[in-house]
Amino acid sequence: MRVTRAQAAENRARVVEVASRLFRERGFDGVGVDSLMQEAGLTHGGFYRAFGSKEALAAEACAGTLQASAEHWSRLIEDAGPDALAAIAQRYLSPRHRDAPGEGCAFAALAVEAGRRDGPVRKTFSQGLKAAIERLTRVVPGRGAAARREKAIATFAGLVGTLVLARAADDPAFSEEILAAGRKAFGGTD
Amino acid sequence: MRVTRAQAAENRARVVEVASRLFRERGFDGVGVDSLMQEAGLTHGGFYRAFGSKEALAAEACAGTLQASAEHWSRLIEDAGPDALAAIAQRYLSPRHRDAPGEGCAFAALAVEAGRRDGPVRKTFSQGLKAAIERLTRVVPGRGAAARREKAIATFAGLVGTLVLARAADDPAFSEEILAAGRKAFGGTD
DNA sequence: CTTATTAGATGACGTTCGTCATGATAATCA
DNA sequence: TGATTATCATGACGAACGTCATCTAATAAG
Repeated sequence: MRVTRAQAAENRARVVEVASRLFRERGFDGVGVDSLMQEAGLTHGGFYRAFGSKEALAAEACAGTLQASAEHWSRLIEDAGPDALAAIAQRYLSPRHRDAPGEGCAFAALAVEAGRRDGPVRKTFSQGLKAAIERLTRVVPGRGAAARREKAIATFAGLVGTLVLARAADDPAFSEEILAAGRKAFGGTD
Repeated sequence: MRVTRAQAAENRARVVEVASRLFRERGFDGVGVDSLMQEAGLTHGGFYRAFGSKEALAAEACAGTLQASAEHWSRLIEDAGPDALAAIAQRYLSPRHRDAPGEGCAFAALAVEAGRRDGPVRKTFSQGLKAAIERLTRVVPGRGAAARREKAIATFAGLVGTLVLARAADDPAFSEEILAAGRKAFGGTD
């Protein structure tokens, strides 16, 4: 079967999009090429024409996820004004974000697995992390660029760690308690 | 081949021990039963007599890891005295801990994957998390039990998040910067 | 309109996965 | 000592893994 150039490009983009979601939901090792393509409405056959390998797709999907996330955060920062940090924490540590890892932060979902690798995926995450911290540095309070950057690193680590623990917690009340503590500690309010 | 009762128990314990290390190093999905038993000096055959399933082994290994970690922390807290929090952060956010995930904190290595499951592994992590926070609550400064517990949650999240990000960072200087920022923010010193 | 190109389906490859049935052998116990 | 028991090895199973060769049909190019 063959398809329009536009259709083909759209199909390819959909595969990346589906991969971005499934990887965050199930982890890199939890998603097979077969189920991935099936979820995108295709069969596994055409995969290796479009992407050279699963690793290459993972890198591409992660890069896309991180860029989309960067734009999302930048927009949120612009809209929120001076209380940007509180707004970020409020959204990041919400039950909604906790319960939708497939649409959520790539670091909370995949940074651990990315850290085990060495290759394009690891590099992508490392660069994305640098960018995220620089973005946060402009929002975080404190006197002096160095102090603000330090605080930005700790804040981002706190946000990611809180979300990870809230997702690991089995008891709903306990999970909510974790989120609330994180919002207070890293958002400055709540 | 058959072996002494003592030998058999030792073999079983060694499998759990190896599993505990390998799971933290490679993730649950990154370790097969075959390679696991091989690393323990056995073949895969006897696995299902000793453990009913890979999931059961994972739960047992995680429980052991978390308990060992709990004892380790308790000892460290007793020895450190009033500066326990600083001592914890100093050790937890050291390059040594970052570079040895197989012997390190189970939460930093496996909490994300545990959060994706539902079953004994998830429950084990959730209980271990509760215990870890209660332990930290006794160490963290602040007036009032509720405030201290809140701070303990945020501190633990900060420690875990910092370690995760430091492991994800590709650039060594960047990774060291992350660790240092975490030590300062969550240990109160450095 | 004809031809060449190519997206994607079909199907298969060698591995590895988790799981289990069976067999050999040595420790245990009568 | 002899019978029993239980541990681990051997080997195999179906399924899923990542990867690739091949085939098709319809689009893009002439």
